[in-house]
Amino acid sequence: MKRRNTPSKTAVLSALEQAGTALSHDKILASIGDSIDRATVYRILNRFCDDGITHRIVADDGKQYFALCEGCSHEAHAHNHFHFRCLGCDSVECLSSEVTVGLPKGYRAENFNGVISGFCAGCEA
Amino acid sequence: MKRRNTPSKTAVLSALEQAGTALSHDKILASIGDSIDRATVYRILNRFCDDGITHRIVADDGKQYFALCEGCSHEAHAHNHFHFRCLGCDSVECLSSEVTVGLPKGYRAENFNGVISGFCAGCEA
DNA sequence: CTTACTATTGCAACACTGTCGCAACAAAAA
DNA sequence: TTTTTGTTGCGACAGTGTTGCAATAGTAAG
Ligand SMILES: [Mn+2]
Ligand SMILES: [Mn+2]
Ligand SMILES: [Zn+2]
Ligand SMILES: [Zn+2]
Repeated sequence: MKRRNTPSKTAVLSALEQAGTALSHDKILASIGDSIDRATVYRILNRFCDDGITHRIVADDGKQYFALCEGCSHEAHAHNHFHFRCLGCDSVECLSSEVTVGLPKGYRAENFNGVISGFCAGCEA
Repeated sequence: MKRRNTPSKTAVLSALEQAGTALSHDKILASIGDSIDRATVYRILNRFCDDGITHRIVADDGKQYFALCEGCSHEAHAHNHFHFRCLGCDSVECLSSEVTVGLPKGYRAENFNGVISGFCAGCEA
């Protein structure tokens, strides 16, 4: 399935690059300006995840957030890091340190999803 | 706000005790048998969380799971542990080891939510 | 440039999860 | 038993994410 370049795809990618942090669907949609259909944004982001361009975070608000992959080789992705969701400014950012978790014998991990919510330095004041 | 004992409350609690693992709303509802209204189960579980009887896990399927608190004093709860969600048998269990995550300076954590999904020993075969 | 192929889009409809208001009900205390 | 008020059932609702389908528009071949 060969990918095509479209204005929608470019717009979503730009929004993510410009933000620098993880974004939810609605934030992306707001950033773009409603010129693109909701379902299209969902599909673009799912495609990005399939292609290893972004990784998906399911936060403790039940919503999905998307962050550009950085420092991931195309073959070996490492996403065993936590994310911080600020309850004040509603931002989600990747925390740098990678984590390893011991699993019971015979268990195989497929996906890591770590989110800590609280207040960032700016909102703590 | 004083709590009352009702058949519904008892039924939900029994379901959790009997399961031994974390349960989602629909699993609880199925376990009870649809005699109780959906909204009631939601409210009972929210009450349990408020009262420190259960803790809430938001898994990477976007759904909420509830597990009885064990080894938590009523004042000091420690829920900095991961949970494992099996993609095969759709069970969610608490992993024993508690985790500490370093946050950037000035950040304050309010909630920890760690989920690893994959395949448990039984479903790995 | 033109054509053919098909990935992508927009729209509507849908499934699902979780919440809330309100009147009726029932647990607990008086 | 009566009173109080926490709890329930029902319906409606908001939000998130997915999917089917016809129309559109990248892309590469001719
Ligand atoms: Mn990556
Ligand atoms: Mn606890
Ligand atoms: Zn903040
Ligand atoms: Zn399993």
